[in-house]
Amino acid sequence: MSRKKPTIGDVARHAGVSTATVSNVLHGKTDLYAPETEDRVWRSVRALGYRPNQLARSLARGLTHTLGFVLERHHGMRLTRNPYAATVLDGFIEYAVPHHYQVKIIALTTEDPNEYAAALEDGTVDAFALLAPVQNSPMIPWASNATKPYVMIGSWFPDEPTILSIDSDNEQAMYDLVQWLIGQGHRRIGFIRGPYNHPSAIQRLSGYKRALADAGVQIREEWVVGEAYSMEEGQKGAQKLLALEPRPTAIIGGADVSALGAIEACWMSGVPVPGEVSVVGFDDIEAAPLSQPALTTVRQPMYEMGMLAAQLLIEQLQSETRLTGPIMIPTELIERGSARPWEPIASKGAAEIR
Amino acid sequence: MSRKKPTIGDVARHAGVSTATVSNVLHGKTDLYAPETEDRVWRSVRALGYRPNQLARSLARGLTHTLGFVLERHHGMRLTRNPYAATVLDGFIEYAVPHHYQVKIIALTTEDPNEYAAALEDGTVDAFALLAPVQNSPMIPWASNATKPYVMIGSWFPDEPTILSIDSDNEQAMYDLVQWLIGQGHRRIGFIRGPYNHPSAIQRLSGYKRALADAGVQIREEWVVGEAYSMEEGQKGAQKLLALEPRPTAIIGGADVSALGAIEACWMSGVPVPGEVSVVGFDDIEAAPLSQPALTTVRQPMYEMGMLAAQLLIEQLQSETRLTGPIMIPTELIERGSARPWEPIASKGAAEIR
DNA sequence: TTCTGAAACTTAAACGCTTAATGACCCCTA
DNA sequence: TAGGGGTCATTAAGCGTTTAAGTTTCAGAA
Repeated sequence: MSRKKPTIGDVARHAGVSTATVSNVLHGKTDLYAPETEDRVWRSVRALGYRPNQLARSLARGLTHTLGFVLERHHGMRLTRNPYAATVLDGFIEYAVPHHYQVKIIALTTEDPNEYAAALEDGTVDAFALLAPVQNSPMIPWASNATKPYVMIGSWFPDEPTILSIDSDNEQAMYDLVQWLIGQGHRRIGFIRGPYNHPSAIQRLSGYKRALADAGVQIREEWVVGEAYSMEEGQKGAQKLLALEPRPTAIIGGADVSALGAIEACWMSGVPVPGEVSVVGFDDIEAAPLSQPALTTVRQPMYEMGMLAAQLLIEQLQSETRLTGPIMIPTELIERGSARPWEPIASKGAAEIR
Repeated sequence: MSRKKPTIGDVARHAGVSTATVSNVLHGKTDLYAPETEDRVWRSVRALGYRPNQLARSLARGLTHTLGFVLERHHGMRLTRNPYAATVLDGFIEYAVPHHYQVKIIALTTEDPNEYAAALEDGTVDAFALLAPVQNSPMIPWASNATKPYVMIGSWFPDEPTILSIDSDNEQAMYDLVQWLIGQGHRRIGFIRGPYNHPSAIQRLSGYKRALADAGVQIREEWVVGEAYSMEEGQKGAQKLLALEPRPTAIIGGADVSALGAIEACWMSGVPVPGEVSVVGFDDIEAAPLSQPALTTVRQPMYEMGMLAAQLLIEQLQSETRLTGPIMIPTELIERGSARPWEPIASKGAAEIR
């Protein structure tokens, strides 16, 4: 039943050759053995049901053919609650697997730099994708003097210009979104922000403020609420915004999950979306088109960003080069049903009749 | 920059002891070294920035401290489209990581038994979780004479009674759900089934039929539609059902994703849910309470099932025993807004006034 | 007839760690 | 004074591969 697995040595003995020859046959180095030897070896391999041990291979070669996908504690440890992470991961796997790289998920449970080092430096992966680290993450210094290829996804640090990162231009994208809302007649625009120490949250907030300033809208402090990207924060944030007087005519979710939570809160408060308040998000997750009403949002191609991340890692490994610097991915406004032009009070009745 | 990583030998030299002693200190075998030796070793470890190489450790010990989570091709390779898989995986990771086991996702891209063997027998994991294999999966024979611990989640094969599996009693749960609908006055009940070769789909369909038969309802062939668990199948299936004359008063999604697709289709066809048709699902995924209306469904504790799977694997590894047989997890009907009692035509107007 | 070189293998040293076996030393006891 | 036990270390044989370097054989060229 649980008899030992055959090793390359067993195959060699069975075929009457050396282990080196077996290894060569296994790797198809055709100029190192005679065709009839090859036959014998393959027959022995099949006869014994031999399967190479990846561990031993990796150790001997110093390469594991595995890519690490690193999640930090603040990502919440649940893929089902973090569509951003899940989508990027999907794309990452999509690219890596057909290119013969396996994917190892490294879920860090503490902020302890020691745990980071232990998990990242244990020799089990050839390269890393670092998912959206926060500003003070131990990953930043680690990345700066990493010996293996890595790529950061979804976070971009202007003061760390050498770090290879894939991100969208959060500041500008949010600026454009707000400008679009303003173009639709909105002036009182609430904003459900993300984590205080997350670059994307900071950058999006900054774009929001800049757009309002440029439009000559005096920003009110109470318009900015929330402190995380999540449904719950979206709900809570929207509740606060709906209670304001005068109430914002539009609510921006710093991420789609926040916006979805906001829509939920509007339903619960009996405030029609987009009738009385427009809601927009950022990301375009799978659930975005499925909400009622479907969410208008800024699309980041997360799946493709995941694929690109895997591609860049594999290219770096194969070419033995190192890439640096930020790669900015264009975003796109996706208009669906959750936002509509704001009509001044006077004509509001008319607007509803149409 | 890319200077080589220090090995245990470097530490030994630096501390003036043998590698065996370093290894012993690293593992806290306190009766094998003097306290002051321990100090020296730790100081050297820190001085050199030494990190053990897991590969070498695993090879030497024959244990990797890694659990494999095996997804087959039919799972669709995208976690974001398969909430069932994602939720189970979340639970699996939740249990494994704090218990010092890493999780490796093994995504099989073909049905080729060779790929299976290569991926499963490469020595990189100590045990496996097999996610919901289909009936003719190469995993079944493989599991039967596996040498490592494994557990199957979400599929249960009555004719393979020794396979350790975690599942709910799909047949009975669906029977109960249908009976409940019947108790609510429904008689014409549509069913969006899952894959033809998936045990859960077959079992749920069988429960559906048995309940209708027991209630003396003559089942009509056109009531059973669909051939996969997915939003698209749910939409397409519901469209067919809505076109029937007389139209079903209730639609069962073989899985929540199907039910969600069905609700979507009803919206698109202008058929109010639950006003004119009740829709119910199976699973209780995260999105279930968020749809409009919130989905009434049969809850399977998928997250907990994932945790249990990890737990059973780790227990088997630690006790060096092997568990067998099916473990049935109780289900629970979660009543939300998407289903309501069916009122015969006569009183229908009245029902709508309330 | 000797030399050269290609073809086909084998040898053996890595890769970085674990662990059973062994040994040296010292103290205690009979 | 020999022997027995504890301590605290070291030695060396694995774990299952890869691969550079070396060996043997033989054909063909000089």
